[in-house]
Amino acid sequence: MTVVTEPAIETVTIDAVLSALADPVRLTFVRALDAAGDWTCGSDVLRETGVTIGKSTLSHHIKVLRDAGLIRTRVDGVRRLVTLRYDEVEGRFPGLLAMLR
Amino acid sequence: MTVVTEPAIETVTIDAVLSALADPVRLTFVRALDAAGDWTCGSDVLRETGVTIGKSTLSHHIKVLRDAGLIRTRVDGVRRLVTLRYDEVEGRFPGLLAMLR
DNA sequence: CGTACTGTTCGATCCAGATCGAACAAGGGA
DNA sequence: TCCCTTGTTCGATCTGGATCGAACAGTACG
Repeated sequence: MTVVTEPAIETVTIDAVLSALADPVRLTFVRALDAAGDWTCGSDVLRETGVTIGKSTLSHHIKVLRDAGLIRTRVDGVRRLVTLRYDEVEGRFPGLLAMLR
Repeated sequence: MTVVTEPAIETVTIDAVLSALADPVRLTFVRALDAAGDWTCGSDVLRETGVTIGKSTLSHHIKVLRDAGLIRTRVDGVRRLVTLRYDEVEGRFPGLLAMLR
């Protein structure tokens, strides 16, 4: 539990990425993380985006984005910090993240 | 009915495109149309991709892709020919179609 | 004209996934 | 040691969208 892993970027498929980005809530999160450009606390993402969902739903979306290979999670005490895997995603799917802005 | 219109490329949003491409059947169709590179009959798309769905479902997917701005439909007698709006989509979302291959 | 073929539309069904709440885990601070 | 906060997990619920079949529309062809 204390370690949160994400898939290697080579194993990330565009199919999974598209499925992950098809949800409006997750798309909002990715845009916010892109704008933040830094490690961000999960609850801060909610606050900054104004999205109102339960914390279990937030946890679900974070997991989907992580499993799709788009974000990375780091444990920081009681918090989970997340960040967009910008360089890796850009390297694998050039231009994708720019399209979302 | 005899005229089938698609949205102007400037009005196409990445959100709608992502939603359209999130479905595996539609993703298969887009890849097939990309490979074909030409006007293709709807039933031919089914035959070439090996996808087995009813014709009403096919009609639904074609409409979703058209409304999302990804394909264009042309009436040819009793048939409806479809084609990928390659140049326009490439112009609006550079690199997107290449990611799907 | 009638038949065959392609596709649309409509209503119904079904299901994957979004959502929630409760219970639980774990760390930080008084 | 409590208690508060953050987040996960699990079960249940709900809903949007994929799917189908039947009916219909339009065209080509005999």
